Amino acid sequence: MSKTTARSRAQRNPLYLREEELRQAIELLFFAYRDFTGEADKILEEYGFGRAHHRIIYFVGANPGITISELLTILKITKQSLSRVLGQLIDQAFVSQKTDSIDRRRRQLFLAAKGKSLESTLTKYQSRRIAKAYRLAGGEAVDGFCTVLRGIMNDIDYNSFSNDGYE
Amino acid sequence: MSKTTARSRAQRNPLYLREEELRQAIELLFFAYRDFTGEADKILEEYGFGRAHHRIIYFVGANPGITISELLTILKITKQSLSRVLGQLIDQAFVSQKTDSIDRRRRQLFLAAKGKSLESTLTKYQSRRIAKAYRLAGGEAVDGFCTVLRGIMNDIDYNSFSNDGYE
DNA sequence: ATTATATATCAACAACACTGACATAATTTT
DNA sequence: AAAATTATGTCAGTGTTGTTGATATATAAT
Repeated sequence: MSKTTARSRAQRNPLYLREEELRQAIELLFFAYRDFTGEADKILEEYGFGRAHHRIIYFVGANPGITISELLTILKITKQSLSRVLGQLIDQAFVSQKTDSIDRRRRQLFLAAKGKSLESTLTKYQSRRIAKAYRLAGGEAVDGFCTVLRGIMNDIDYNSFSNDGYE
Repeated sequence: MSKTTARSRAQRNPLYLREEELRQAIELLFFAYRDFTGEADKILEEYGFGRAHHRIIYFVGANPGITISELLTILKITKQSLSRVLGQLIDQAFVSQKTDSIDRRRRQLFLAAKGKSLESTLTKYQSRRIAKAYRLAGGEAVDGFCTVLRGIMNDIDYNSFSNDGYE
C-alpha cells in the first residue's frame, strides 16, 4: 500500500521514490532493531541487567579471552562506563578475569558458568528471530541483508568481530 | 576470512554454519545500527538533544499532525518519558502543537521551522549512509535487506509507519 | 450524570552513558 | 636505570532517557 503510493508519486517526481525508499529504510531499521532487542531486554530485567550487560556478555562469549581495551574498542564506550557494568558481571560471577600470562597488565575475560548460560539464552532468542526472518526471506534476501548492513556500518569495524577462535 | 573459517567448520558440523551465520547477523545489526545513528547523535549533541529528541522530530516530520498517543504507540515509551523530551522541543520551538478541531482533547504535532531544518539535516545524514549502502549493494540486495528487516520486526508494526499523507 | 479518553504534571528512581582527575602495575623506550 | 607509555581501576559529579505511581483537567462518549 505504501509502495503503491510511493510509485504513483515517483511517476510525477522521480526523486520522490528514492527519498521515500530511504525513509522506509530508516524506519525499518528503527522498528527491527527495537524488536530485535526487545525479548532479550525482558529477560535481562529479571537479572537486574540491561542492554549494556548483554553486549558485554555477548562479546565476551563470542571472543573468549578478550581484553578490556579490546572490548572498549568494540563497544565504543568509556572505560568508566564499562567498568561499572563489567564490575557487576564479575562480582556476580557471570564473567571471570584472568591475568594475561604474556602481558601481565592485561586482563582476559571469559564467561563463567552463569554467564554462558545467560548468553546462550539471550542469543537463542535473538537467533530464533533472525532465523525466522531468514527462513521467510530466503537465501538471496539474506545475502542482500548482510551486504546492505555492511555498507551501512563504518568500514573500520569489518574485522573487529567474528575474529574468534582460529583453533 | 571468517567466512572460510565458518565453511571449514560447517563441513565437519552442518549446524555450525547456521549458528555462525546467525551470530554474524546479530553483530552486523549491532554495528550497523550504532554507526547508522552515530552521525546524527553528534549533531544532536550540539543542540543539547539526544536520540529521544531525534525520534520525536523524525516521526512528527514523517507524520505531520500526529497525536501524542499515536507517537506513544510508535515509540513504545511512557507518556512521562515522552512529555519531558517533547516539552523541551515545544519550549524551544522545534515542534508546535495544535488542538484537533474535531476532538479537542487531542493535540496535533507539527514541526516548526527549526524542527524542519533539524529534521532535514539529520535525515540527510542517515539517508546518505543508506543511499551509499544501497548503491553499493544493488537493487536485489536492497529488496532482501527490507524483506529480512520486516521479518525481524514484530508484525504489529507493519503499518504503524509510512502512513503519512495520501494527498 | 457517569465513565472513558487524551493530555499534563509532580516526584522519586534506575540504567547507562559522559567528563575529569588520579592511582597502580607492568611494559617499553630512551 | 630512569622515563615514558600502556592497561586497568576508581572516585566524584553530571546528563539523557527510561521507569512507576499519583493526581489533575478537559473533552467526548454512553
